[in-house]
Amino acid sequence: MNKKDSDSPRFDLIELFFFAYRDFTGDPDVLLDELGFGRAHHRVLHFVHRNPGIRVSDLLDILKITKQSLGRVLKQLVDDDFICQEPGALDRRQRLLYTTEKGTEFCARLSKLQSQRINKAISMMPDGSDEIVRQFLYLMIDENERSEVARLITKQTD
Amino acid sequence: MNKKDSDSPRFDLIELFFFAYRDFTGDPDVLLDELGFGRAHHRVLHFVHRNPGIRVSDLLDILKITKQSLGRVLKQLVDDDFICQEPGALDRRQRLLYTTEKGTEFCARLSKLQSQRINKAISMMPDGSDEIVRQFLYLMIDENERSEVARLITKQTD
DNA sequence: TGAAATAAGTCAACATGACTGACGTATTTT
DNA sequence: AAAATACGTCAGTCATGTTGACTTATTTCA
Repeated sequence: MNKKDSDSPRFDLIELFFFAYRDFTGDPDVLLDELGFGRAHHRVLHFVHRNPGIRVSDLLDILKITKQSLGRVLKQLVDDDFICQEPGALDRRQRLLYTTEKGTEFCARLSKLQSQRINKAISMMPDGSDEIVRQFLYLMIDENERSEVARLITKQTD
Repeated sequence: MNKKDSDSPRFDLIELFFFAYRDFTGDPDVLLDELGFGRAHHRVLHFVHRNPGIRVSDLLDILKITKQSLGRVLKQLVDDDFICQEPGALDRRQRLLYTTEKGTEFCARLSKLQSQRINKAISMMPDGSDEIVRQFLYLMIDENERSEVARLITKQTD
């Protein structure tokens, strides 16, 4: 009965989300550029780092891109020694992916930048804000993918 | 002195931000696709709609793209009658941009989708959450751009 | 065991949306 | 009258995504 609650335009949040995400991804861009990498490389590196030994097909599921698309950036990351591949112990068709020491280190530099931005923002906000923010971002995800994402983000943080 | 506060990795928020933004932009993509438009068209249409009579150069400042890049999508939007251009009354070199009725209507459909996702999320959260979320997103923006963004988002919502 | 399915890689062609650099035209400013 | 400005456009490049077809190695299954 109340149209306003579910339909009222939220231009403020729509635009804030746009600008916030742009600057959030802008930090790593600078470092990536120096190595001739782009955001695609960042995403691959990140999720391999966070899921050591991940299978190629599972990585494709997370990134929702085609294997041809992944192939290009993955090849560069392997050639440049940021990621290494190992045949699966149980199923030797698989090429399990790991970050190399170089890859792990670079990955840490990238996520440090992003974490700094996040922590800086949170530190300026009332106590408990990070939980609210986490909840909001979680609820912005498609309902049918939430559990999968929840599973993904619940990992050791090294 | 406390390294943890400012540097500790926030993989959870980094990943939640990534997935949330993807699904947030995914809603409009479906509608845009039907018209042969992409996200670039969406951004142009959105900011023209929100800033009627905006100059081309100001739009470039907001989007932070080149005029050649804008040129292509803007031409399509004008050709397809979603945006119209009018010479500036004071400075006739300017081509002030406005959404047409068709453009305004389409724009409304797009922002309705995004607003619904936002309002749905907020409605599941404690009172006052939207203010926390707004604050967080605002603080995620580069410090030196915040005032400009603040100016932008403080507009009549029709 | 032999056929089918699976995991991964590769080649080719294409689309979108960014970019740089150069140049043109109308209009305003100095 | 010359310089600066607002905008548009041509041409070429790059990054990252897409389809579709095909290969190779390995595992599964009838």
